[in-house]
Amino acid sequence: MASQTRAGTLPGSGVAAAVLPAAPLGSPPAASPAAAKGIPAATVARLPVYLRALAGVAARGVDTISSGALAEAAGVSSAQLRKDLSYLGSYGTRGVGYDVEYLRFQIGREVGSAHDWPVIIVGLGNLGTALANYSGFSSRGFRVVALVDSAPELVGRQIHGLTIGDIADLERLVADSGAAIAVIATPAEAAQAVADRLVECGITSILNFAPVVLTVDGAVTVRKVDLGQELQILAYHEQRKADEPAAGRIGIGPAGPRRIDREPASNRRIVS
Amino acid sequence: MASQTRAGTLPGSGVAAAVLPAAPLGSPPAASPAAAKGIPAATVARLPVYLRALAGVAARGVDTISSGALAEAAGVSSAQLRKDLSYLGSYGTRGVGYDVEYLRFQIGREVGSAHDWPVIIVGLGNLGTALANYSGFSSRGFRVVALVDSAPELVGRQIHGLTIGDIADLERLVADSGAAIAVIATPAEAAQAVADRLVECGITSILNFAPVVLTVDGAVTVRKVDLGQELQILAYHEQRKADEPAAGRIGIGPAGPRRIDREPASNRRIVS
DNA sequence: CAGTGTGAAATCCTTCACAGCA
DNA sequence: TGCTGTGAAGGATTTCACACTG
Repeated sequence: MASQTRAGTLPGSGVAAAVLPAAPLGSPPAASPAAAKGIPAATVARLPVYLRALAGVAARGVDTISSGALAEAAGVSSAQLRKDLSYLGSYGTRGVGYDVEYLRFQIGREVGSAHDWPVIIVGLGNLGTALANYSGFSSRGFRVVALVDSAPELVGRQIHGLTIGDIADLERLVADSGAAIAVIATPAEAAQAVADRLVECGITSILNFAPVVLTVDGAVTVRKVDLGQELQILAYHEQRKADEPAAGRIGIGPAGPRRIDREPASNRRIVS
Repeated sequence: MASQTRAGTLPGSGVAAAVLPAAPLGSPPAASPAAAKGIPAATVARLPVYLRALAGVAARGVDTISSGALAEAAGVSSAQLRKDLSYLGSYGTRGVGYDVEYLRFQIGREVGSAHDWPVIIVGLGNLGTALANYSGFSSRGFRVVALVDSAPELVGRQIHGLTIGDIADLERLVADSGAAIAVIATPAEAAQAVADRLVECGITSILNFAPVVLTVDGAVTVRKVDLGQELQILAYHEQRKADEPAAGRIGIGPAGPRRIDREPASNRRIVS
C-alpha cells in the first residue's frame, strides 16, 4: 500500500503536503485561472507570502512596486520572486514593476482567495479554540462554518458565534456546512479516525495539527503543522550555536549590517 | 500515486528559516554530537518526525525496527529514511534493522532533546495561551519558563502555573529565565519590535506565529508558522480539484462521493 | 535606462540500485 | 538471507545573467 499521500517534509519545516502529480505521464488537463499547469510546489507555498506582502504595501498606499522591493517585503530574493511570478503569467511592466492591485488580484485568483472557503474545525481544545477565534482566516477568504468535538462538556458551547456540534453528527454537519476543507486539532489518538470519517463524507483538504502522520486517500491533500516539531528544529540550530562562538562577524570584513533579507524556503546546509 | 513531495515552504512552506552564514573558512572541527558537519536542512526537518515515530513504536513494545517499517510510520520512503540516518552515522545493523531505543537516543542527541530548553512566549492572546498550555512541548524537552504580554488585563494572570509578566520587563524576564528560544504570538504590528528586543537581550532562536516577515541579525534563527498561509495552500489544491474527475487510483471503485459545489469549471486547457 | 521575464547553470534533494555485512 | 549504508542517477529548486521592452 503506498498509494497514499503522505508527507514529505519541507525543507526546514514541519509542514508537509501532498501535491499534485508532477507532470510526467499524461498529466490531466488542468483547468484553472491562469496557468494552471505545473506551478512548482515550492512556488505555490510562497504565493500566500506574496499576497500578504502586497496587502502590506497596498495598505501603505503604494500602487506600483518593483520585484526587488516586493521581494524584500516577502523575504525572498528578487530573482526568486520574478521566477515565481513568471509561472503565473507576465503581470509586470518592464522597466517599471508590478501594479500592486492587479498583482494581488492575479495571485489571489490563483490561490483561490476569490472563493469563500467554508472550513470545519474538529477538536476544540486550547488550540482548536484559538483557531476558531483566529481572525486571520476570514481576512483571507476562509470562513469557519462548523465546530465539532466529542467532549460532552464542550458540545453546545458557543465560540465566536458558532455552536460546537457533537462528533456523532459529523457527517451531517459537513454536508450542511458544505465544507471541503477541515482542520483537525484533536489529540493524536483521535486524529486518524476523524480523518477517515472526514474523507468519507467528502472533505478533500485537511490541515492537521495532531502530532501523527495521517494516512489518507491520494486524492486528499493533507498539510501538517506540528508545533513541537518546529521547536525541535530550532533546538537543533540552537545546539549548533553552542560551539562555534568565534566567526564573529563584528569588526571583520564589511561592516555592513548583516541582515537577512531573504529566507529561502529551504536553506543552505548547516555548517560546522 | 500521489506524488508526494515537499512543499516549499518551506516555506514552504509557510515555514521558513534563516540560518547561519555559509562556511566560515577555516572552521575547526565542531564539537558536536555525531556528525555535526553538513546535515541537509531537509533532513533536519524530518528528524523530529522520526523521533515521534520511534516514540510511537517504542510505546507498543517494539525494540527493533527495519527502515521500511519505521519509514512507513514516519510517512517517508525507506530510501529517504536510510539516507537521512546515514548523515548522523551508522546506527543500524545490517540484516536486522535499528534498535529503537538506541536510535531514539542518537537522533535525540542530534536534535537536542537531551537538553531542557527554556522557552519564553510573548503574546498571550488565544494562540499564545493555547501554546502556553500545550503539553506537546514538555514531552520534547521544552519548558515554558516565562510568559509576557503588554495588555494590562492579561499581566498578572496565571496560565499553567506561570504568571504573565509585563512586556516592560522583557529584558529582565529573559535574563532570569535563561531562555534562548522565544515564541512570538503577538499581533503582526508588534512582532518586529518584540523580535528586536528579544535579539537584543540574547535570544538566538525565534518561532514566529505573527503574520509578518521578521528581519533579524543573521546569527538568529527564525522559523515562521502562518496558519492562514497553510489554509491558502490547501485552497490552491482544492481549487485545482474542482475540475478534473477523480482519477482514482486505488483499485477499489470510486466509492468516493463527488462534491459538486463551487467553481463551475472555467476554462480548460490541455497542457503538456 | 530600469526592471521584467527567462533560458541555462548551479545547488539541493530524492530515488535507484546494489555492494556488503551480520 | 535480509536489510543497512551509500555512490550515482534523476528531479526539483534556486541562482545567474542577460536579452528585451516600456
